[in-house]
Amino acid sequence: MAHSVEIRDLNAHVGEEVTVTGWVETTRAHGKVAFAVVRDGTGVVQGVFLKKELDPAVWESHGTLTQECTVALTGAVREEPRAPGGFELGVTGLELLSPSDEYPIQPKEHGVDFLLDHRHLWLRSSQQRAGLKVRAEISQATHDFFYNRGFTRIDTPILTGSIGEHAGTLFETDYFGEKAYLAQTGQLYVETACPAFRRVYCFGPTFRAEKSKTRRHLTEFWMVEPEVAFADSDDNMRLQEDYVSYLVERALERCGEELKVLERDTSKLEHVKAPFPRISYTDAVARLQEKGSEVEWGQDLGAPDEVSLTEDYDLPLFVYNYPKAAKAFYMKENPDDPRTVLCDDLLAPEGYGEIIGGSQREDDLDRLRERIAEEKLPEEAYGWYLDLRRYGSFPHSGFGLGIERTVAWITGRHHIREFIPYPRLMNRLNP
RNA sequence: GCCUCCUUAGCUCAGUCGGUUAGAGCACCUGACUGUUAAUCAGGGUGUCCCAGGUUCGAGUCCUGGAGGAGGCGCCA
Repeated sequence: MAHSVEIRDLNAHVGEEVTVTGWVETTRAHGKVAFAVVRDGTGVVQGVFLKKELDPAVWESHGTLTQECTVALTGAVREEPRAPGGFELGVTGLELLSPSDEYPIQPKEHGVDFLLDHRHLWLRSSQQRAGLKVRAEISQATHDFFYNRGFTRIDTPILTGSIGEHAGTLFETDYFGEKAYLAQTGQLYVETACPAFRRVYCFGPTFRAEKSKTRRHLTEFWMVEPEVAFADSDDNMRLQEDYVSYLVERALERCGEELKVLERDTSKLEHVKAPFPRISYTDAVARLQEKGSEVEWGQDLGAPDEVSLTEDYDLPLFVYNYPKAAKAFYMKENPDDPRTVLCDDLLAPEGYGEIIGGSQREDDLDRLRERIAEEKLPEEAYGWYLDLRRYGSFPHSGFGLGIERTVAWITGRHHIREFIPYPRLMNRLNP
């Protein structure tokens, strides 16, 4: 019995007879020679069946292989430039471990609805594997970046009794007779950990009951939310550009194969390095008006406005200090222009839109209470959040980065639904 | 919530002016072929034309209502 190896390690076994276990992607037969491409989760390898060299039972068994059946394939490893992956097996033995009949997903175009209905199988497809691999790398890079900068990871609750930013977009559930909500942000909790650890971040799923039907929205998405004590809005933007630059660098360094599978033009990523350009909201409105937009000072920028602004740059663009009315209650008023708050959005290039929203937080108790009242939010739900301003308040800043949007931009793909294993959309809860 | 479009074979789609028996490719099965890369060639059958009404001699096609889906806007990350 040949020894079992993983496909990614085949280069260390050239000339040996080995066994690979995995799933058959495709087969091709040509009379006296036949092929089977097997995926084992670490790579793909082609097995070559030669009629004149094989036990007739093994030769016949090639005909029983179907798409996605499970096999143990034994053969001699050799280098072969024509083979996908660069190596192939000269097959000597084949064991069918489990059959697979009428696999629904074919190597051709399918509709989105069909693919999402079969998401549990779609995950096996090469571009989906590549996209989720990049997501996993970005996720790991996030932990590495913040760990290396002395941040402490704080896991914030998903079930909460208090409201996040906007009462209208919460998923409500029953909690032993009380109302509970799925967290739409970890920020308020992560802020409370600042006096304990100074630099903290959370990274987990967040939930928004927004009836949004766009390529940029999920009802369940993963967000990275750092928070730093004694950091102002300017420090905050510097952290953001360092972090995003690091994510791009890691993807280029470690996901070259995946980006190739996804047909990403990586030349558009190679120069993405800090510092990123910055424009104030007020200047952005003036520029948009010059370009013919009908936006007026005080309105939030729409998606077409954001795209229009980023067209002038090949780097992510900060737009900072938005009008107070367009932003959340916890953002700190700008002392130089009280109509605005100390905040920033980071807009990704190539039309991908907002990947970060950040701000310096309001650290003055009375002003924060005023803002809660103005927004008609229930103050009693924020008691513990207000305590943070009662017991040793301090300037602090933070931001939230949407992982799926960031991965969609880095991979250059159209829709963020491909970058979470099981996307939750307005009208999709299964599988 | 608003705007636009779509729904025909397992999948992706075509179907003319409303016309008599509903079309293709892929998938699947059979055969040929010693280097394929979504192989190629020959043969094989598959339909609740999304649902319910209506108009008509006749509806996949036109009308009304409903359901499901896609793209965009708003909102946001």
